Amino acid sequence: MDRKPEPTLSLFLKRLLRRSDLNAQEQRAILSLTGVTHRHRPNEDIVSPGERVDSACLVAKGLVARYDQRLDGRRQITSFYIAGDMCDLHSLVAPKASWSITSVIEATVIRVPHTQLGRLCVEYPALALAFWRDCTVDASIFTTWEGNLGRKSAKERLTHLFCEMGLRMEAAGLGTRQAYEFRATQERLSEATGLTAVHVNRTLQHIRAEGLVKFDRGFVEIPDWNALAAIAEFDPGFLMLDGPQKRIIS
Amino acid sequence: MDRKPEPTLSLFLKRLLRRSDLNAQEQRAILSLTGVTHRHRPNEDIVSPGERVDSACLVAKGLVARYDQRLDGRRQITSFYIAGDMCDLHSLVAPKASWSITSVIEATVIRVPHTQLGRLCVEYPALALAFWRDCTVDASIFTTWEGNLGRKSAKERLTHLFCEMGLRMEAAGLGTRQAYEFRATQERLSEATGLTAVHVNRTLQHIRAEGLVKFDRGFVEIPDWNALAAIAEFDPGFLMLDGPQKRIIS
DNA sequence: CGAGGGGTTGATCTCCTTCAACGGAGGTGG
DNA sequence: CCACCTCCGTTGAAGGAGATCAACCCCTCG
Repeated sequence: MDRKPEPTLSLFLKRLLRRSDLNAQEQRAILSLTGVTHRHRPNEDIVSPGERVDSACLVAKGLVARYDQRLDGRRQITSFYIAGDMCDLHSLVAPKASWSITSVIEATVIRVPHTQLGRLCVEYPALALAFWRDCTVDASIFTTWEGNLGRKSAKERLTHLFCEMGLRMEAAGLGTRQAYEFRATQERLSEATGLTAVHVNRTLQHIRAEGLVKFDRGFVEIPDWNALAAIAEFDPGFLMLDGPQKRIIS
Repeated sequence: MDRKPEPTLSLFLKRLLRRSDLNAQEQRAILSLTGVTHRHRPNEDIVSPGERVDSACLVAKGLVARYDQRLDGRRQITSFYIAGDMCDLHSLVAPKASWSITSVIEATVIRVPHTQLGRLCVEYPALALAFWRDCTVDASIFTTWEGNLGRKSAKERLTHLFCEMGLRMEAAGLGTRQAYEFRATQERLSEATGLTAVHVNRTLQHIRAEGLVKFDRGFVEIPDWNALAAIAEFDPGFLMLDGPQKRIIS
């Protein structure tokens, strides 16, 4: 239990400020949020389909994923979430889960009550818009992944993922685009890219052999990021990282 | 130019009311929206990446798609939109497009200015939440498609699409789940399912031969919808069609 | 020291792609 | 009213990216 999880809220606020212009009062409101802190071992389900949730999951530490599962157990990870990400902020407006949230590695998650988030939306319309905008970034990642899954090769999908996570880690202050921690197993990578673990393994070897990406023990190194982005056909626009939008409202 | 596009706004309102509880005043506010009406031939780009839009596209008639395109021209349709759908409502909070919107067949689109939508969000916080919730439904469709693209066979992807469009048509009052108009070419179907047009053709023949779906001249008929849903592993939860959520706010 | 999880490898299979051609329906113009 | 064109659906043959199945290795941890 952590009543004032300041450092993580700062990360979350930083994430919001990257896309939304918030005044001092609104920023204080974000920092005043509270929630219950939970620690999770790797591969623990945090939210499951059918569940009706009354709080949103703010990632404080570790790596978290949203996924869909088939009846035979095969999974599709639909997005990864890192520290400072509110991985199911959308549950505020859609509390009945049709998705799953899981810890990829040991993770600390702060459950922020919907009541608090809802109150902020009413009191500060700019925050409602900021939250909505944050969810729009997620949606943008989803459509980009649709493109990857539907129209790209194994090599392109993996390199695209390494580019995306690099930029997001850098934006969150958790590394640089060319060197960051990403402790996903090849199994998880396969679930994110729609491949099998075996084929991820072979493709990673291929990518490594070309010197494009070092991926070892959960650390990613990218000697030439721009070259990798070219191979992945990576266009960073979908991450909406180029500064906050002007305020729609007074 | 159509200053009071009533019938389409009613459809849009109906769509919102299916997920959000809105009072009389809020409903009137929606119906009072105005916009410029545009007619599009098939396969016309309505919004292109890089563009900064200042209005959202409300589909009045026809079939519209959002898609991403690779450098070589290959496309991935990320979602379809039918009459009553505001296909880029999210552009209100993210006006710089990283996506494309195109007409699949002849389509009529009403461009509703962001200024009007933004004003409604501030004046009626419940509408801001309703808009956000509407976008969340879209996002939910995106993640479901990620699952389809990453983990399902050609047959499953196509049958899933027919199930989804059936339910959406029915919800919009544009047909029934087992008989509706869907004038997409096999080429468009292939762009939506991440396949080639040739393989869509063969798979459709297979599905037709089994009597699962009749798809001819843009009309879909599904003799046994539940059987089809079982094959597609279709779970309707992601469409959030089971009634409006309780008001978060007064 | 044994168990288990994750990474690696090889052989084989198959679903889907690719390329190329043809047919039919509808629209248009001479 | 027919000739032509174009778009869309269809078919065949061949090839390839990735799946599948089954080992085996290594490291970590209890």
